[in-house]
Amino acid sequence: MADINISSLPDRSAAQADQGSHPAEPIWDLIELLFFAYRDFVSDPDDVLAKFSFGRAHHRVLHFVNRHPGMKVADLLEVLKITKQSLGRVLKQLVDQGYVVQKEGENDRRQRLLYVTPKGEALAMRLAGLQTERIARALGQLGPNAHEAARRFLVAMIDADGRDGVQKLIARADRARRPRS
Amino acid sequence: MADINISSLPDRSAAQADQGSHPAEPIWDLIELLFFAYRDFVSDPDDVLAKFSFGRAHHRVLHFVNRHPGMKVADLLEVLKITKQSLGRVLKQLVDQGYVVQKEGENDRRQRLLYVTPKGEALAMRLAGLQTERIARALGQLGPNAHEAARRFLVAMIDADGRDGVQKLIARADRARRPRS
DNA sequence: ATATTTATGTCAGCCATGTTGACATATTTC
DNA sequence: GAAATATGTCAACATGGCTGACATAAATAT
Repeated sequence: MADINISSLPDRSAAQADQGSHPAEPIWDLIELLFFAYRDFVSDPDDVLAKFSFGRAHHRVLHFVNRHPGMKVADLLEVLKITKQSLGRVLKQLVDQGYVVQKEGENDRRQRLLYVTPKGEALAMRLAGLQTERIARALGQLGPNAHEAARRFLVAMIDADGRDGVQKLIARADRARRPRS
Repeated sequence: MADINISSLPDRSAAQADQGSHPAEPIWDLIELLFFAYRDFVSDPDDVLAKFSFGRAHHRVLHFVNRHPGMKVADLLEVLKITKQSLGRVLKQLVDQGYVVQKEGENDRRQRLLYVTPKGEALAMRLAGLQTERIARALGQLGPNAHEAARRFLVAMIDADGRDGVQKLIARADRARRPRS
């Protein structure tokens, strides 16, 4: 209930074709909805993290290390788009407190490959569980192809040059988790 | 091109029905895509804002004041979910530099209703334009009902108790902008 | 009419997390 | 052996959250 308010408005999205003339009307609804949805999306983990004296920065690191084990530090910097000094601060805490370990690369011994400990995995999965609940609840209210539609939309929103990298990242991690499906 | 990688995976989203037994597999793809999409979504405005020595906080304030003129300070606090001290800092700068003005409420003279100046509107619209370009580009790559699908998904992702408020906010602003359509 | 509540502003200080710049160390590659 | 690479670290700074305390004006309640 209550989602008739907005969804019944005509689509004047300017997506199809704004053939040159005057500046298109901003797509207000999606701009604002992205803000609100993301705000709430990150809020569930925040509460749990606070109990561990961790913040969002720790969450992001823990998430990607858990999801993509063996990541190089450089990969993580690339993904998060932050500086190594910023990463260093939170990564050090995660390592010191036993959530993440670093192993020397086998081929290249300069590399410090990142892995979660069981303790790190437990926390990462707990946080992912919260976000999954929210997403599942949302998808449950929509049609059967809502997952697919959301995925396509979000992929298309990513910078064109990063898009392939992101999709490969996800696909690779997906394969790794379920080796032969 | 390139969006076949992911979209061909089966949907094991756990949305439909996880009847109790064991913990559902996290919905990794949407969790990560939300991160990447939002990261890029806010990055375009950031570059412009930097030229004005403004940050994301200024953007959020300017956006909501532009989009919902006459907002009370209390409304803005509610929407942004930050403290009045945090808001005060950036709002003061926006007022001092002539992007936002505050008018005494007519009924309640304690209120300081917020409005953008022409200068403020120009900046707000420029930033909204950047985000609209990205969204329009994304929607353009998808089917004709992608806008609707994205809207539904994002609405469903919002906290249940805030959902109605958000939708009313958007609908109201929408009506105000195009008085009789 | 006075007391209380409400809307807003402000000061001071703290914390998390981003930044730049410089430099150190180990290892690989040329 | 020299140069490039992967990583770590120190110092300093900026932004934008936070709490707590307190101030003012206007509305509302007793």
